[in-house]
Amino acid sequence: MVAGRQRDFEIEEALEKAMLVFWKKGYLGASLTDLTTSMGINKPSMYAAFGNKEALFVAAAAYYGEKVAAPLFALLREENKSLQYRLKNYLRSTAELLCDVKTPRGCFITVASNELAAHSLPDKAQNVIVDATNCSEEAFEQFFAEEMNKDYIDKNTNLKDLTLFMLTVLHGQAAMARNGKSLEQLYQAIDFSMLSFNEILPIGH
Amino acid sequence: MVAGRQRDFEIEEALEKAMLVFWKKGYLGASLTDLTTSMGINKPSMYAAFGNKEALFVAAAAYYGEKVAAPLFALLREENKSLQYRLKNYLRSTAELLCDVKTPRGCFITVASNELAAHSLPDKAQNVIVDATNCSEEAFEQFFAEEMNKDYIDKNTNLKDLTLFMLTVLHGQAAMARNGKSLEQLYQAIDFSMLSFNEILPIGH
DNA sequence: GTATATCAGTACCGTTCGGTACAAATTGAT
DNA sequence: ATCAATTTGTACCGAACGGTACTGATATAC
Repeated sequence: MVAGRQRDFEIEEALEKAMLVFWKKGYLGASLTDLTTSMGINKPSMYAAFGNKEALFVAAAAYYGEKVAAPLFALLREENKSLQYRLKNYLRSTAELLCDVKTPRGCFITVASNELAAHSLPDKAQNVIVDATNCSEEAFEQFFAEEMNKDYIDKNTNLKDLTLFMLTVLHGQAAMARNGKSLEQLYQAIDFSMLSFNEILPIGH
Repeated sequence: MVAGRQRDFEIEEALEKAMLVFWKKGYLGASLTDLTTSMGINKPSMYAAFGNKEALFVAAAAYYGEKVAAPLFALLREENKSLQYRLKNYLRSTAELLCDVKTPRGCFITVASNELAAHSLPDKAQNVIVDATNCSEEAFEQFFAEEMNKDYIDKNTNLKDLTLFMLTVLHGQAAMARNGKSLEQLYQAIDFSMLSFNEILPIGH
């Protein structure tokens, strides 16, 4: 082990706290004071551990993707469940996250995307959000393609359009949650959305 | 006429420019330098005409509601058109605005709502966004109630849920537009959404 | 025990933020 | 022509921003 005083905080714990601050306040709205206070460390410690605000944001976005978004997406590939069930289950679980009292309302990526379009993000922060957005879109397209190959989706369905609708519903849910709508209200909107999804399932789903 | 030097800019023109800046950058992201540069005036002129940044934002939000949102909403009450036509026409016209090259991508209110949830807005700015959100929700509910009374909506439909779905689609569209999706892509997502709306129309629409 | 490497905390840097004091310029009223 | 009222542009204010130099504390290596 290398000499020197030991770090007296956990990198991952600090990163999670930072993620929560960015999630709630966005990049611009999260000041270094907000961040380091939540992380329970001082500014020089943050700079030593993560580099700067931008690098901290990049790490927080990656952490969000890995620990929050990916586990949800995995629900779509649950085995021995109908596509209809999986879609609804995924949407409802996502809604539960968006309304979870343990995390900020809404979606980290959606909040950042609004700042992205405003050109309020520095280069690398911009890239990580663009990548995450493209990546999730491709993942949905890939997923729907697989389902169509398994004959769980009507062959006449345009998969890109289906993906766009899915993204629209997800972003819409995120906005509704951010606006303070209850989980029950999000559930109701999901039930309505399922009427559209049901139309692309083969007859007798 | 009262004595004194005349103002050499138009209040409404300056307000429109300010609205566009807030629309693109949000409240936090729009600095006084951004605003006054776009408005073509100096800071003291802005303060004399509008009060301060917060009051300018409030005026800009009201201007957006009056000049942008309200005319779109009026499409829902176009006469001698089926509800299905009006819904689709409203959604498509909204999409056209969200993607219009003459204005920033997305929706002024949606951008501000993200900052609202982050507690990044001062009191009066917060109020105007909350009011606009509540107001539009009530307007949709009122509209759907009227349509149901005219037997254009199935009596079994829960109007609050229908409103929530409409808001979800609208916010979703705003997010997609903000993320750079093309108008054609938004149209496709609207077509998918219409599958849900069609289910609440009486048989034979 | 001493030297060395790393971390924590304070105190500061230059810049930008929202906001304003003040003087010059421009107008209408008398 | 003079005064009073209003706007404009410059130059500035205190506060907060992201970021860092530096001192002191704490650990390992020898």
